[in-house]
Amino acid sequence: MAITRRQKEVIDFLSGFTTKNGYSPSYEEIASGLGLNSLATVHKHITNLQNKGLLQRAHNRSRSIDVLPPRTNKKGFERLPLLGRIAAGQPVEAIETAESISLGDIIGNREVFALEVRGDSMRDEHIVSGDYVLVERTRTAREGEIVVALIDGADATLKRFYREGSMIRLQPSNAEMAPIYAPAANVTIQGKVLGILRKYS
Amino acid sequence: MAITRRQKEVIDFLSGFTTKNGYSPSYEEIASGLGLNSLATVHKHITNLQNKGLLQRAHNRSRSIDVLPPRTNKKGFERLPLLGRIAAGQPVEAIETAESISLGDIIGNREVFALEVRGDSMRDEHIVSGDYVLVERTRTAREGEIVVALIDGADATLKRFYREGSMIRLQPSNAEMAPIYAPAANVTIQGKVLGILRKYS
DNA sequence: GAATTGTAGCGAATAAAAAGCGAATTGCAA
DNA sequence: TTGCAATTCGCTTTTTATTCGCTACAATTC
Repeated sequence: MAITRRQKEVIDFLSGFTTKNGYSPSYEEIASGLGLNSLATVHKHITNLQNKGLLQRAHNRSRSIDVLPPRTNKKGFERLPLLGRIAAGQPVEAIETAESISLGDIIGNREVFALEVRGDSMRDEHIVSGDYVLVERTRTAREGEIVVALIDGADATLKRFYREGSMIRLQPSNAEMAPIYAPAANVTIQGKVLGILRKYS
Repeated sequence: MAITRRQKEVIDFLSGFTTKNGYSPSYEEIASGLGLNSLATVHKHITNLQNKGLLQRAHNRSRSIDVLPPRTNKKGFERLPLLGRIAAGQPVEAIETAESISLGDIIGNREVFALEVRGDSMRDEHIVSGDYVLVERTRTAREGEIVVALIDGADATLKRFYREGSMIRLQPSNAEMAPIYAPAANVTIQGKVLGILRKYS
């Protein structure tokens, strides 16, 4: 059954919200997230998507929406053969070893989401605008890890994490940029970076 | 099963308390931890969460709550929710939009393999040692694309591809390194780079 | 071209669930 | 057996979902 563009936006919002917060959104939160002014519209969307089998919910229950996993699925596209190592310095051999790699190798068992990077503050780490960072949702981080941090509950940023007494230092990896210092109480860790994914057009 | 915001707060408090203290909290401790004035409310929360299968407890027993680990029913790990954009420069917008991303978005229908990168010749493109490049198997390339090229049938290398008359210029992205020039007849394109994948230990 | 169907949207009124309270009661364990 | 913690009861408030009647548009069918 076909899905409309708007319906995809609704689905993506729902699964994003649930992943981010750990609970499903209310209709009002959905409405404001999608720029809608009427709960009736939200309700209609949810009902349509439920009829299409893309999500489940209990009648008249608050925050009871479950996005169903996308139907399975393309044939084995997810795991790539790893043919060997290539020298990006001196040209060396590309050996055809029989390993493989997939997103699952990065993700493991963890709860992971992706963020698109804007800006250059991690340039010296070779993370640049347009890259997708794969982030494990955790509330803690260890010294020196790259984290997604929320400062004063408002601004999300991608930096290396250091603890200095009762203060947190969020260190950009860009020689031209200064670190951010903030009281530990004002910094919320939203996750730590497990990997990155880059797509060339 | 979906969960409400308050229920998530309760769960988080319970698992936090148990982790910190090694034993589960009494209802009074839960109440004060959550800012509640009535034990009845606590009891209702616990009962609801138990009915949802998120925790276990013995009837009428003190401190007998066990938070169950989130059931990792996830099978299709390959698609990640894309929660939004994050500013890696100045801290800007918080997480808002939502789409999703997976290896399939990069791969599409093509025949793709992966190579592990060694060396620094693509450093200025932010492709560094240890990264995996995702390569479409193809024999042609367009001007300026990043390719895996075989020189004299022997040495594979990762460079940008330029045609200059009957010669090929293979251009490293590293200001300190010189380009490689070779007759077109001696250069075989093995594929072009669609994306990269990086894994942080 | 006209009628029909499905999607997308609005605002207001209604109904139900979730979340809360205080007080009384029950049941385990020391 | 007694004290503390868990349970239950009736009740209120807040939050959330549902429904109704309406407009508009685009695609499909008659």
